[in-house]
Amino acid sequence: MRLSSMLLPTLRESPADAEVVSHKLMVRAGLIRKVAAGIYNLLPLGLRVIQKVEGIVREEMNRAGAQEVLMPFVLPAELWRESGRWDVYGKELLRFKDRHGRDFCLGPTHEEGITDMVRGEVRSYRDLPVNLYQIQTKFRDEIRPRFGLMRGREFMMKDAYSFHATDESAEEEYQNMFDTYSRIFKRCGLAFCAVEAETGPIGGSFSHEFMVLADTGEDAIVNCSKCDYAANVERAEIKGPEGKPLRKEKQEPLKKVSTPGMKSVEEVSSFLKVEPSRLIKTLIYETDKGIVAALVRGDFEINEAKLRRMLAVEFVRLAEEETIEKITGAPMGFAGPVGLGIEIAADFSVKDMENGVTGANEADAHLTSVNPERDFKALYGDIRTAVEGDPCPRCSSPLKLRRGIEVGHIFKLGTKYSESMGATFLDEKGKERPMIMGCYGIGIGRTAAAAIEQNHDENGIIWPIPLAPFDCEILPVNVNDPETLKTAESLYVSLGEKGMEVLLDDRDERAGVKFKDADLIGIPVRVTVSSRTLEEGSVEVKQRRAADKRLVKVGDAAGEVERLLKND
RNA sequence: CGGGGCGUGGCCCAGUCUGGUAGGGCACCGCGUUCGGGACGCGGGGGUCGGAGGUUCAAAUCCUCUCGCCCCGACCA
Repeated sequence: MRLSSMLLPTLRESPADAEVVSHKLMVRAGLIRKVAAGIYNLLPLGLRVIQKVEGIVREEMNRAGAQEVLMPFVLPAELWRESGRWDVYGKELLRFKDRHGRDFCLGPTHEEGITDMVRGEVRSYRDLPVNLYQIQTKFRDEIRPRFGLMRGREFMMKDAYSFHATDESAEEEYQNMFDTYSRIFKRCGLAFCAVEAETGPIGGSFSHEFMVLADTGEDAIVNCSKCDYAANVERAEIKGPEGKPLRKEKQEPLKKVSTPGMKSVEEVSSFLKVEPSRLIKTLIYETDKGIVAALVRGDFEINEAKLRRMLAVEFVRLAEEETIEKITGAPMGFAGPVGLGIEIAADFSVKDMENGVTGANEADAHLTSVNPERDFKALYGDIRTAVEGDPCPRCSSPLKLRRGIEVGHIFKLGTKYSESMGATFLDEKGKERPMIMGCYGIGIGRTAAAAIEQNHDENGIIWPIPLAPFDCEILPVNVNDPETLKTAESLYVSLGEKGMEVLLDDRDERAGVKFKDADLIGIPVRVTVSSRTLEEGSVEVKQRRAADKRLVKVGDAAGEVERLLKND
């Protein structure tokens, strides 16, 4: 490709609305342009990168035995009503009506679509298992899109769905996808780790997220400092205390103190001059089985997913202000477990607390010297979010906290969709059973963005070779020098003949401009051609990620470039 | 949805407080010089100052409404 004829608008300055490096560089290097919040044009260079990611994903999925299909982007509401998600998916599902007034939505994920496809075609255990995938545009009307391609509303996703006759088969495929994903992200040149994860609104029984490690990541993950345990903080288990609680302090009598206007943990702890870890935070939740109170030590956070599991309910959400006032008899901010007439779920962290502080269920008052068991009864469980230093659930070594970008997510779904949508098959005995499903997603654009987060310097992008839009760039320093141009052109041909994707910067620009642009767009290998080195029959070869350049005879240049690309 | 901020030529921004007929840098076009790390000179094109309404002799600037974008939060009482 000749740069002179390419739409490659590079920018000297970062756009004002970009926050993270990958977003800034993607715009500056002419890969993307914003059309609306969370919605982007992919320019030629950007599309090439996306296609590289797609290529790797496609190859590995095919190798793993999955088959590519393509479902529509626009889906009828009936499918979503069947699965029950039309009502629960929320505003992220962009809904609209066609000219006849029928309800449709833009697909944010395709469990419904694929289940519908498969139930119509697959009848027998002999047709199972099957794994179908697509690489397609998705739309999720995110509350707050940000960071360029990292969290867009419209984005490219590879989503795969597998159908099985048995649990064992489903788990085998889960492992197969786990291995496939590991290969994909490794081939993309990314440092990543797989962590245990929450299943969220997709549902299902267990899942792993593939996280590219980066400080700018939106997700927090923990991993064990000793063993190989790793999990999303939302998921990470925290073991409860064993045996009888330790009693170190003398239990003081319950006391009511005045705390005018002090609602938050910070306010109460600084007002009463006690550590936040001595407070018991009381949150009132509504669930499908009624209203409950959830307790956690003041310096920890309630984890709603864990709470939902512990209570064995469909949903939990914080109660409205009105409900809180009705239940506690006090304005928001003064709830406490003592004398509260509802079910109380408490985190293990509360169990051993002594002489703690809670709201008094009365305006502007708190209770001190609150002691669990003596002053209130609760059910205990692990319902808080893990923090740095918590013990590993496997080996008890301290957990480390890190940040990551979720680029892939695999789920074992079970029969959630096949049951609600009637995707059944006949087993060997002629008995009708729901298919067991798994689903497996990769964010294509996000993977490209994550690659930049991990591979850049102050001058621009440093593409891992497998994702680079071109393998090599030829940079004739002065295209008005006939000898320089001639050599560049002949190298362009010979590198191309070796099967490399070559970018020739044949623009009549000053050298500095070309060098700056070359660094910005980050092609892995650069060949600089100039009259200066041609005098001795050489050109200069440089890797984008390395500082050193070397002079190579013109005749050896193509081989040298090939060698660098292979050995990197 | 709540809080904050920003909308001025393709991009980055000044001008707004204190109203007086729109400006710089980059990019773009022409000519010349220059030519291995974002050159220089001269000349040039391009702006409903996000939109609507209002105040005023006069509005980018003040007032009202509205749209868009960005950041923080949106569950921790």
